[in-house]
Amino acid sequence: MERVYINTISGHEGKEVTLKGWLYNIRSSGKLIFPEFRDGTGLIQGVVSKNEVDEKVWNDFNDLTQESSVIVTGLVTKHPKKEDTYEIQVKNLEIIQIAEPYPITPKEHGVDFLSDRRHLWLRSQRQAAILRIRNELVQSIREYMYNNGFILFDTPIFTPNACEGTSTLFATDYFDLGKAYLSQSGQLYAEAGAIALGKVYTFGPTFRAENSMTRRHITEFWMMEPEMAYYDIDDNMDLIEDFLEYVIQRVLKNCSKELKSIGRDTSKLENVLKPFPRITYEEAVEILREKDIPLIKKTENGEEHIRPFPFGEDFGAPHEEAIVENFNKPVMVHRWPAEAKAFYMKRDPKDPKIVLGVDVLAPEGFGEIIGGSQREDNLELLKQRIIEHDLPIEAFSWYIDLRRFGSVPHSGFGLGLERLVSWVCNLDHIREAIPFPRRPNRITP
RNA sequence: UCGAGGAUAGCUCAAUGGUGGAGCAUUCGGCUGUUAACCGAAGGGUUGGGGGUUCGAGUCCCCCUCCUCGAGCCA
Repeated sequence: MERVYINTISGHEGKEVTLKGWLYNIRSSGKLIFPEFRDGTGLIQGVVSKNEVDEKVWNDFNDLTQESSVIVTGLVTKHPKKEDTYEIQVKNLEIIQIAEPYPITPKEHGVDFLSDRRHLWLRSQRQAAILRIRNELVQSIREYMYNNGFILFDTPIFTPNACEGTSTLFATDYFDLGKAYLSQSGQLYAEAGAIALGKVYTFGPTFRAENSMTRRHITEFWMMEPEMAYYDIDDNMDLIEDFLEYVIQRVLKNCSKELKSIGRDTSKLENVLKPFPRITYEEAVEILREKDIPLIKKTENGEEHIRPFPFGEDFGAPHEEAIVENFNKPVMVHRWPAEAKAFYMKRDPKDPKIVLGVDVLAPEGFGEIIGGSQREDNLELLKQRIIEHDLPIEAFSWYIDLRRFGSVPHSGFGLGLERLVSWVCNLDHIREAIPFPRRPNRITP
């Protein structure tokens, strides 16, 4: 008997096949049982008729519990009521294991209950669909990079110091060498790679020990960071645009079934085509002033609302939202005030208070999915910035070397994978975008 | 870290300071086209922990623990 997967079942109509999987749900009606099977590729309903199977098979079905592992054999037929749906007329059943009472029922559950059982929650159709979409996104990112001449350049996870110095780092003991920190970005190393290989990208886990308890943050997440020699900020934005269009259009094409099953309105994603709006920070501030969105500052006795929005301040969630709602595509906000950004960003030659950085804000309130910049390539200016930011200059000696030996203009950006997944899937919370999320208050399972 | 809300059956939630309930899940019974199937029955509780007010506390007050949402930080 041929073993088939549920997602290819339509090609086996009228044939007897074997499915290896699990019991997803079961309903019965007197002398008929409707078991629903899953096998990791999809769901299919079985039909068991008491008059047409051995008594043992009938009795075995009555013993089955949710998530019991089973191998079933039967005839593939069209569903009598539903279009494009198939059923299996069960003839035989082999029980691999009777599952203990399964905690996740077809009814509603709270997020904490499900998170405690993440290892089981992953079996639900919605979670499985999200992870298939994640897989497609990762694959398309890698293919875009490969097809466009980027070299995969893996950067270390144990690092001796902070990349930007601002974010909190996870510390570990590293033999006799003192503390090592888990990487919060591969960028500085990728810059060395870009000078060596032209165009590179790093794609790996990153760690931020920030106590951020929002729907957009996890402490361990995957980041893809391309870095390109002889790219200025505008080349960088051209790349971001081309890259995002490719990835989104491809996931729409290859994951239409999964996107539909999680109820994603794909019309908003279909719109993600070049060109994307590019606005300067200054223009973004104009939008905020027109909409009368204030800067909210915390003071000793509550908060202070400052309007009009002052030039030079960084944006918070309400500001990003107000800017994004003017457009129906990702928005690239570029040329930021220097004090709001990292030390390695190159200053705008036209205005030393401005850096050549770019943030990409996703539509529908998903916030910053990409942050990038042209890097400071001048030896003296870079040293000066490191000192200004109060960073230990010895630790950056190898990084500074890149400006001593054949320095060139170069740029890059960082893409947060889980934020991309959240946006594509329209998730309420980033915790569903990764198999086992790590948050400040959760490290299990 | 700050602000707001919450913790009651295995799960999701009700309960005016006065005998703690329902749906689902589980067990048993019924039903030949069910779709979070349906119908009937049964079992299931130290109301997160500690203290206080009261004749009487799931309910009011204080402390603690944990969770959720929002803010900040960022991808």
